[in-house]
Amino acid sequence: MKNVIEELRWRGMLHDIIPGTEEQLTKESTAGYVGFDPTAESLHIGSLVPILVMVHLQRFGHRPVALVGGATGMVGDPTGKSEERNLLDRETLDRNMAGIRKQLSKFIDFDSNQPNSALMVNNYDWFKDISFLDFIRDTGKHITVNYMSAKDSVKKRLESENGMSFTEFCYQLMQGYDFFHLYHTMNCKMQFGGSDQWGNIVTGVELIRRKSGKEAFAFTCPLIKKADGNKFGKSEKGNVWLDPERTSPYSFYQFWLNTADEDAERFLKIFTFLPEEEIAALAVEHKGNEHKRILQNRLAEEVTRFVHSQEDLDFAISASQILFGNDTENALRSLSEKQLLQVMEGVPQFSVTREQLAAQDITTLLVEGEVFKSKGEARKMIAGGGVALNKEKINEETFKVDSSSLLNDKYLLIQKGKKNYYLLTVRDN
RNA sequence: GGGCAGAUGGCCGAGCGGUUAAAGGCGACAGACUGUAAAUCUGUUCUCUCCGGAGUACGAAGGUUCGAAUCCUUCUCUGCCCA
Repeated sequence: MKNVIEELRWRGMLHDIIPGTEEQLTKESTAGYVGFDPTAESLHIGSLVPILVMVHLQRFGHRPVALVGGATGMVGDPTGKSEERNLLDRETLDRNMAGIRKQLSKFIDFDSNQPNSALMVNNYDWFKDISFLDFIRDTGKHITVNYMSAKDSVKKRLESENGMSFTEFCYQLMQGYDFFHLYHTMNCKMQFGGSDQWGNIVTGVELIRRKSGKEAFAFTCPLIKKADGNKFGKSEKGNVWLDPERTSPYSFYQFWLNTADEDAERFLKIFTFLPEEEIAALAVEHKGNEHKRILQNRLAEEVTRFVHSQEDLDFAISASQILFGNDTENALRSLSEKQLLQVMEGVPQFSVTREQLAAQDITTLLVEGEVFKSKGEARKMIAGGGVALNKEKINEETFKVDSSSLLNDKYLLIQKGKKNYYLLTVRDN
């Protein structure tokens, strides 16, 4: 079989690997699973890596299995957490799991007739029937507390002030049991995940070895970091979600477009399916022409198309051109009402009557539209040159909008800073 | 249980009776430059304001004083040391 590990390796998606895994994956079609935490109703771009790995696996003839952690979610993974986690209630978990399921099925085919069609499982299904007594006798017996305590995630917490509850301590054993269960019920011989999951994954491999003498395989992917050291996956507005309701395709596209030069090539390898030679060629083209942002454009295109759709991408591109292009005052005026509203989709909007528009100065208007939370703040921003109407900067705080400057006789594009847009609609009544 | 040190604006950190809405730094926001970048430079950064001011603030509660972040008392919390 073609070597999927080789593929992941050149893409920079391989961090750690258990010896023998590469051989296994070139020998036969293998099922491999990855866990998703139901901590929110939508996945964010941090989950994109495991999703992409699943796609790669499937393309190379293996069977990807997505495990949604209905049971482990009730306990909470202590990995990387300095404090005890709050438990989510059943209802929230159910809602989150349903959301995640829906999203995953958009990226990976769970219904094909292929022998390596992807599967989705929920560990609550098997944990709900296991009694405490069964678990500590059949599973707990095989792993020593010493072994579990040696894990970084546990060690750190044992040394800390806050300590660690027994509940969270058990987490890695639960995850280990998941692997054991999948190994024996669906011949799933492999697990993968982010590099922070290494400890939990190895516990599972160890459990399988000790309990049934079988060999299990695993690898981890590096956690994505930005070159400037900041956490990947956050924009000014917070998490970047895969759900178009939470992060509009336009914002999503913008997020990728704003990738730093130093990160662009690496991200292109990780987050797109472009072949090695093509990425290398783009990188060569990019060098010396950084201002053209060849890599960023391609990255934003590919990822937006993959996560959303071609239509969403086309829209995001045209919206970006209108909002950031050079000739925008005119471009703005040339738009039809329909086009304008389309571009403004996802932009905060508010409306005022014609009388208000005529009567109130811009400062008052902006506060009423919640562009600013106080007049003082609005004034400061205007004085600092941070406010533009229809792409034209204003500098008097008492400025009144003339109705002839409205777009299509009823819209006003308000810009706070460079990237924050608001749309004001004028009502007739 | 005993001793010591400390608690200041989103964070770090000066101030140690009036001129202190509180130095400086970081972060954040905005402007210039640019590539919707980085670096750099500039401005803003407690809240409201009719831009004249007004109101809240230095762990909490009391007290001394014309006046307290600054002095006193009690309490709460944190760090270090001794048992």
